[in-house]
Amino acid sequence: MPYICTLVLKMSQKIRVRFAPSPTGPLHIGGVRTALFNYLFAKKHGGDFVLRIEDTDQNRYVEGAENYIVEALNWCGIPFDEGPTSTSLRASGQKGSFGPYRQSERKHLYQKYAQELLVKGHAYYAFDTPERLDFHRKDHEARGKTFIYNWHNRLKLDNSLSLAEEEVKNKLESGIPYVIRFKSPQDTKVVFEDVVRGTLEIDSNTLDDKILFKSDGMPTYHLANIVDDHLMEISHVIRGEEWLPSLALHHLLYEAFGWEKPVFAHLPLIMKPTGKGKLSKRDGEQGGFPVFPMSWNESEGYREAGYFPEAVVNFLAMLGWNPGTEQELFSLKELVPAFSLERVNKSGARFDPEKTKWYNHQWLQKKDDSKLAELFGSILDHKGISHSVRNDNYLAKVVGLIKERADFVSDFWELGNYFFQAPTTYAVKPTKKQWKEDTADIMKKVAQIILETEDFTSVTLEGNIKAWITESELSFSKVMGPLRLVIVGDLKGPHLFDILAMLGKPTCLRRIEKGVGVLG
RNA sequence: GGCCCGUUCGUCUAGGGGUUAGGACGCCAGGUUUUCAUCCUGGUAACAGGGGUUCGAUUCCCCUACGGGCUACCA
Repeated sequence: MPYICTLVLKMSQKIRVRFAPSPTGPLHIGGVRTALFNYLFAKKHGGDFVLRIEDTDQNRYVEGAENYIVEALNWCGIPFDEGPTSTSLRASGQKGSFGPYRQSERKHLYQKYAQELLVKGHAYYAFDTPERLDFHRKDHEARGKTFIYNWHNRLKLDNSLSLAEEEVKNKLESGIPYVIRFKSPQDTKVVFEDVVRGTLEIDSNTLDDKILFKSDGMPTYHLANIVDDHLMEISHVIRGEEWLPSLALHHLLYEAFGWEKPVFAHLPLIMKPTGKGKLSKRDGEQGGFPVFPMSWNESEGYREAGYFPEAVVNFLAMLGWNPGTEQELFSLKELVPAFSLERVNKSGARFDPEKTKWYNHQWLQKKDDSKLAELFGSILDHKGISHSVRNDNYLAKVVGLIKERADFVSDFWELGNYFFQAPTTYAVKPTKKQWKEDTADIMKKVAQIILETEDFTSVTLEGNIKAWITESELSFSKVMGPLRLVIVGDLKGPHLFDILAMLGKPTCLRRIEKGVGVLG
C-alpha cells in the first residue's frame, strides 16, 4: 500500500512557516534566503513566520551563533513573529504560545513521542555501538556493498527486534546506551508531493532505519523536526534541497504518528561562483566577496562590506525565484505580493558576486542624499576631515554629485575627496599630457576670471569662463584639462563648474595657485 | 559505490510543440559628457548529446553525459 500525500494548499487554515537553523556558526546567505522565502510566503498569505533554534546537537553548539542569527534577520529586515527572543509577543497573550523555540528547551517533549512510536511498533531500541556500525559499513564497502540498517539486516543486529524481550529489558535497566530507530517499511512505495518538484516516489527498501533518539537523551533532527512542526502547527515547510532525501522518512513519520502533513517545498541550493559544489565560506575568502550577512570573526559580512540590506534581500530573492515579469528591483515590501512558491526554480543557482554590486548600485541611487551624507559623514570622521569644510548641506550636495558613479558609500571618498581637501598629488599621465609651457599663464588668467565672478554659481562660472576662452581665442582643452587637474588632481569627476561652485571662490583660487606652484 | 534531484547565452533567468528563443549582470562598440565614471543605444552569446513520439521538438518520453545533494548517535 503506497503512502500518498495529496498536495493541498491549506488556505482555510492559518499559514504558519518556520525557519529552523542550527546555532553551529554564522548564518550564511543560503540560510538567509531560506528565511526570506519563508517570510515572504507567510506574509503574502497573512501567516506567521516562526524562528526555531535547532540545537539538539550539543557537540556542534557555537556560542553566539543564535544571537547572530537573530541579528542577521533583523538587519535584513525579516522579522519573525515568534521565536526565542520574542518575549514581548508571548507576553501579549495570543502569539508565542507555541514556545519554547529552542529545541534544547523542548527536550522533555520528545521522549514521549519516541515512546509513542515504540508502542505503535514504528520504532525500536538499538544497542549497536558506533564502532560496531562503523565496522559493518566498512566491511560492506570492502565487499562492494552498501550497508543499510533496515529490514535487510536489522534482525542480525543488536536491537529490540532481534533480541529477546527479557534481554532488551535487562539492557535498558542496566543503563547501557541505546538509541531509538525508526522502523522503515519493507517493499513499499512512498509517494509524496513537493511544491517545487512535483510528485516524488521512493522505494522504501532504500531507506534506512534512521536514528530518532540519540543515546545522549536528545532527539535527532528528524524526530524533533516533525514533532515541533506538528506542535507548532506549521502548515508549510520551506527548506533547502539538502533535505529532499529525508522527505520520505519525514512523510513516514507523519504517517506513523497519524498526523496531518504540512506542505513541503524544497529550495534549490546556491552554488559556488566558479568550480564545483555549493557556496561555502572558503569561496568568499578566495573570491573576495562576503558569504555572511554580517561579519563573523575574520570573515567580512555584507553589512560591513557596505551593502544595504535592501540590496542583499533583493539579490537573494532573485536567486532561485523570479516574478515572471522583467522587474528586477524589488523592495521587501514589493516582494511580498509578488512572491509565490510555484515560481521557485528547480535547479541550483551559481552565485554571481558581480551582480550583487549592481543591486547595491541600484539601491544606492534610490537613497536620499541626506541619508547617504550621514553615512559618508562617519567615513569623513575617520579620515579626520574637519567639520568646518563639511556641513550637512554641503555633504548632501557632494553626495548628489558623485553617487551615481558609486556602488558603495565607501566609494564616495575615492570619488570625491577633492571636495574636502586640495589635491596632494597630480595624476602623472594626464599632467604630462595637459600641462604645457604656457599652461601656468593660462591658469593665472583663469584665476582672474574666477576672482572677478561675483555670482559664484556653476552656470555663471561656466558662462564667464567659456566666454573668456572664446574671447582670448584659446582652445577649450588648453584650459579645461589643466584646470580640472589643479582643482581635482586628476581628469575625473563630475562637471567641473559644479565642483568650482561647490568649493567656493577662495578655495578655487588657492588650488590654482598651488597647482601652478607645483607644476610650474 | 548506492539513493535522489537537476540541465536555456560565461552567470542569474523568461519562455514553451510552430518564437527573429526575451530580459538582466558581465564583456565589446558607438553616442552623451571637451575629463573619468554614470547614463543612453547597439552588439556578443544559449535550448548538453543521442534516440523516440509528432506534420513539426528547445518544449513531451527514454537513454547517456555532465552537474548537484544525501548516504553520521550533524542539522
